Amino acid sequence: MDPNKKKISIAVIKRLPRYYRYLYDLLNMGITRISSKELSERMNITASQIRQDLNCFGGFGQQGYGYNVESLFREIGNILGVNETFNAVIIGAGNMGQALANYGNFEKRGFKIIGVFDVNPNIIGNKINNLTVMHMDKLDEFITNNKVDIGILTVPYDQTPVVAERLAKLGVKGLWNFSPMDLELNHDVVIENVHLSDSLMVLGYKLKEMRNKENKK
Amino acid sequence: MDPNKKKISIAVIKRLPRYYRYLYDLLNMGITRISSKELSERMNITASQIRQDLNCFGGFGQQGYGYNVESLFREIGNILGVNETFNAVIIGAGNMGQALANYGNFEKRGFKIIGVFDVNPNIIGNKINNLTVMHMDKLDEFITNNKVDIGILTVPYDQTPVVAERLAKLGVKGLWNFSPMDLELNHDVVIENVHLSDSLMVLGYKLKEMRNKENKK
DNA sequence: TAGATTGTTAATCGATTAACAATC
DNA sequence: TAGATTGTTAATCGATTAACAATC
Repeated sequence: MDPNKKKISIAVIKRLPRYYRYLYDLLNMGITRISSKELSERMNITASQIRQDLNCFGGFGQQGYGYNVESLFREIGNILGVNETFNAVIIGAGNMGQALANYGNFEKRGFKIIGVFDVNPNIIGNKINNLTVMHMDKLDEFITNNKVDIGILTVPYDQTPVVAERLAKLGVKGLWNFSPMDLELNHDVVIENVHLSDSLMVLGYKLKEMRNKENKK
Repeated sequence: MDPNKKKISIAVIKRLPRYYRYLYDLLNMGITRISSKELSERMNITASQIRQDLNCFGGFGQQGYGYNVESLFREIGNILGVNETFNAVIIGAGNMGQALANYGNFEKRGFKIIGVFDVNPNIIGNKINNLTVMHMDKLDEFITNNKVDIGILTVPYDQTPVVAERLAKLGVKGLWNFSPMDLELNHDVVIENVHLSDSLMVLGYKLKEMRNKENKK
């Protein structure tokens, strides 16, 4: 590894999509330049943090001027890889799987769903957003014949580790996991866990906290 | 505010649902006691962090013994409020709204969906998981007549701030926002943003990073 | 040139980890 | 009692914020 290039922390990476969204909005508003100060006010973070974050990847700004919205938008897009295409398969065509398959916005960001799989005979053969739900038996063949970068896991709890292992063995390098289970494989596989019920429970906690505060008044 | 009780950081809160899940699994495995060391190995975090986290809320353990799985599970559940009931309405019965309405697991954690709303005449009147989709015109009346704690926002981008404001004005204190937009209201409203495309973009970044590493070898 | 704002170094803050006395 | 493991304080680490020289 390049010893000069110090590792960029995950905290920074997680902020990039947010910058990207704000810049997209600015672009649509016809705003062509923005200073870190102005952006910091809109985003409710410090200007210092913005400059630190961006300078992890290079000097995108210009002293005395600020940042060009369009070029900064493009740069962050490049860092995030929105111009590359990532092919994904959805495993599990239940409620969540179907919702994700039907959601068109991912494609705009370079994520293309090219296959949907399930084991339920009542679902197999159904069309979801122009894709025919296939039986899991066809998974190996499909992945062998198609470049699949990402597996989207919307399977029942107990199936999650099994399917994850299977995908990893087939060479799928990225997993987007919707099961309430933390996936961690030792292989060279990157994982993003989306724990909806965790998020909901945090909301519940915050609500309780607020109620307590109200009652104390 | 109580000055003795120092504020518990959001980082700690966010780990609680994860502890809760692991303890639930341990309970199902018939394991009755666990030390922070053992749990740390399972969860891949430090034992020190576990003890620090838990001691934000009280001494749940016993020296020389460790933690009783069942009682720790119950304690964390109490902190998170799984025994309280939170009533929620879903605004936007599109793909995501329907998926969330159909997902039964939230109810187990005390979150009950009692109403689903939309503006699309083709959807209104449909049954989703025993709930009839209502027109947004009925929202005010519904919230006035029912205790609604949480608004689940699965509406299109441009509708998000409008609906959020409307819910806040009607006295809904918690918002679970699925729009790719950061909601922040000044009112006494707590918000959890779920940004699926942000998460996907982070996965894309990680994938790109891994590819680069592979190529360097 | 003067003013503005970056890039970057230094200071601060908070979160994580280590250590160990207390105690079951 | 001896061994184990907590609760808690202290040390470390990393991330955020502040400050300012560089420069457009």
